[in-house]
Amino acid sequence: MKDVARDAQVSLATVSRAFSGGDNVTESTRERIMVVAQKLRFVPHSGARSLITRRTETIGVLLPDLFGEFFSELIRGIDLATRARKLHLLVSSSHGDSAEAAAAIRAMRGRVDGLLIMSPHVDAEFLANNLPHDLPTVLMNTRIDGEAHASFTVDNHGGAFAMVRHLVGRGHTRIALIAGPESNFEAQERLRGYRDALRELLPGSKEQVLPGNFTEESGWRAGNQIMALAERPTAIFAANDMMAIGCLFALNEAGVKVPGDIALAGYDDIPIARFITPPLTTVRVRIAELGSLALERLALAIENPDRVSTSPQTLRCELVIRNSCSREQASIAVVSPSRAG
Amino acid sequence: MKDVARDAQVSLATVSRAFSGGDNVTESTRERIMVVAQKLRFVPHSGARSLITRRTETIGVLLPDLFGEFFSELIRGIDLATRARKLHLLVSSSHGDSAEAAAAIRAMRGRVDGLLIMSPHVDAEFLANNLPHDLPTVLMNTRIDGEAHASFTVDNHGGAFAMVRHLVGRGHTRIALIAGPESNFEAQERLRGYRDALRELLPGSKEQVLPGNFTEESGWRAGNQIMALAERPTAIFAANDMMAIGCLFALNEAGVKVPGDIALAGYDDIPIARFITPPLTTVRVRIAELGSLALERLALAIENPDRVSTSPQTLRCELVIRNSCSREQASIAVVSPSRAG
DNA sequence: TTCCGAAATGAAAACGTTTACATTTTAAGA
DNA sequence: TCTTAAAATGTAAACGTTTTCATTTCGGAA
Repeated sequence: MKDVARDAQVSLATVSRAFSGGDNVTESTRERIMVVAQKLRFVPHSGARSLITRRTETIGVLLPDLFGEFFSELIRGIDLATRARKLHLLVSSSHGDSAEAAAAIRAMRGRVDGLLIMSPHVDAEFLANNLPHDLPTVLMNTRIDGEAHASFTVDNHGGAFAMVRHLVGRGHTRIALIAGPESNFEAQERLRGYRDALRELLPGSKEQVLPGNFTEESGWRAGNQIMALAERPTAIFAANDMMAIGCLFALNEAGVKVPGDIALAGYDDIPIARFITPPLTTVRVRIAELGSLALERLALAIENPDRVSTSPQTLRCELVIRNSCSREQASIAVVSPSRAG
Repeated sequence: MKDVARDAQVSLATVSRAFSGGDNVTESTRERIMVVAQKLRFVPHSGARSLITRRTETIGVLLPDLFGEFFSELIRGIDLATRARKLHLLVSSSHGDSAEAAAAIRAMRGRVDGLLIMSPHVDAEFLANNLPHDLPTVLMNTRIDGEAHASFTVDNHGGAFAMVRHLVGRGHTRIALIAGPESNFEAQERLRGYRDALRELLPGSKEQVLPGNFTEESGWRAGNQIMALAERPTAIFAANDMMAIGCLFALNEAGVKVPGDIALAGYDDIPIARFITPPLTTVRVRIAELGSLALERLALAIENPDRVSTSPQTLRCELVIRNSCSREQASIAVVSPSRAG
């Protein structure tokens, strides 16, 4: 920068002004400075800048994993909002491990202006102990610890409730659930939605919950368990699409037809859901939108840290009706939000 | 940091040493410092650090997009290698737009130690003009401009060649190709592999190339075009899996059976490929591995900038035989690398 | 021409680390 | 106990910006 200033016959301050804000620099001098800077290949040192401005223009994103369509969509939504605000994105994954999550958070402190965290598998206590209090933070689909931090949540309870209502409307009375990991917040909410719906819409009916862990293989195992049952359900609701697909394999192997012999539904509406046979009835989550909204909120919190709301916000889900539950025409119906909290 | 030093009764230098390298600090003092730091919630300022060390410990990743399994896998591979080296990841997407790519590169300069770029759609000239010469850079699946930069490429030519060889081995003599975007480097290579294989293995046979742009819809259109043909091919090779799926839809609509009436193959082996009916024969690209290897190479280049090799490296593909081409058992065969350059 | 306020520019003090060099402490050998 | 090399610690000078405050330049009114 010194060199640029010398070559352009101005002071350091003027070069700085030409580069950062447009504060009071004559157009002619700015142009002269830019020409010299180009020639000298000058590029401002972001470290020095953030040293004095106390801003990095970067936000940190911590996800449990980077595998699969779900996180890809989420990052896409975040990136979209990020570039609109001319911020940068520092990503990291915790591989489902609390210790790694803590390490990642520590590593990001000091190099980001705010944190965007999705960690459905950690408990509230862990978060309370490891989240920096001095850094604006927005939580996504994460167990809420009071209202210490802003949070965005997908209405998993409402979506699961709506799916069960749909199945009941189709005349099903024995509906089994393939659950997700017990420690996973989203899985818990979907389970709760299933239970509440059953209690409300089919009073006296029996719950049938099979264990699963969101993987295709666990869905396959659950499918086999169901086939071994004395009294089979007439409909299976898998807590995510991958398990539904695994279950479908098991049913196919057992010679059971979907939807003829048994109805099958999933959750997430991942792209594969459209392409399997039969196309999967599922609950759509607007993942990219979740990312964008969360980032937008974080950016706001960074801009004025005083006036920051921490009230949790919820994102609705949509039912996506395809052929795995009935032979009707495919359609999408918006679900009204439930009081998920 | 000053406060920490005062409270722990040591100098700034000692605190610095306790935090950065383990250079000569007694275990007892280090411990004392850490306790105080914890109490005071001290976190080192990365900007100040990078100001003097001239290192950001961050590498920048520029991708054409963040949508879909492909990029998700790539980022996962990169992230894996990154965390192993305790580096950070700054991601950005260029949305297929050269101008945006240039802007993203500019924005990253000064805040990263190296650049990892995938830009199959830009030309060599653009890259030459916009890549910083002072920053270690590794190109992935990007048109190579001489050997100015290190590069990793998937052996698209070899994979396409092998797929055609497989089809010819199955007795097919009329093989059509649904091509990718003309300006896309990977699409060009796959097309070249198809042509070379046809020329070598089926001399005198006629090429049949249909336009496509890697989307499902363009595959569907190509499928319809094929159905309208007077002389239909016996096998269709789509330049990526999404187009193969679109094409499959078109064939289903026309009442043409796969693989009974016509064989179908794709490229990439995205997860959906296993789940469609029939499961898709395709060419597997080890995407995550590509990301890891590229990052590893970049890290090496950053560590010793003098001894940096820029020779392009190629990653082999594997044939994945499923049922969309024949009724045989599914299997995987490793393809020997072709001289793809 | 002179004067005045506004706009443009300059000087210099931060910002929070690392590190070369100097100094002190430590531990081991005589 | 004394000596000495090695290990630990301290001092102070960078690193490259931004920003406050002071100064200069500019354009127009008197």
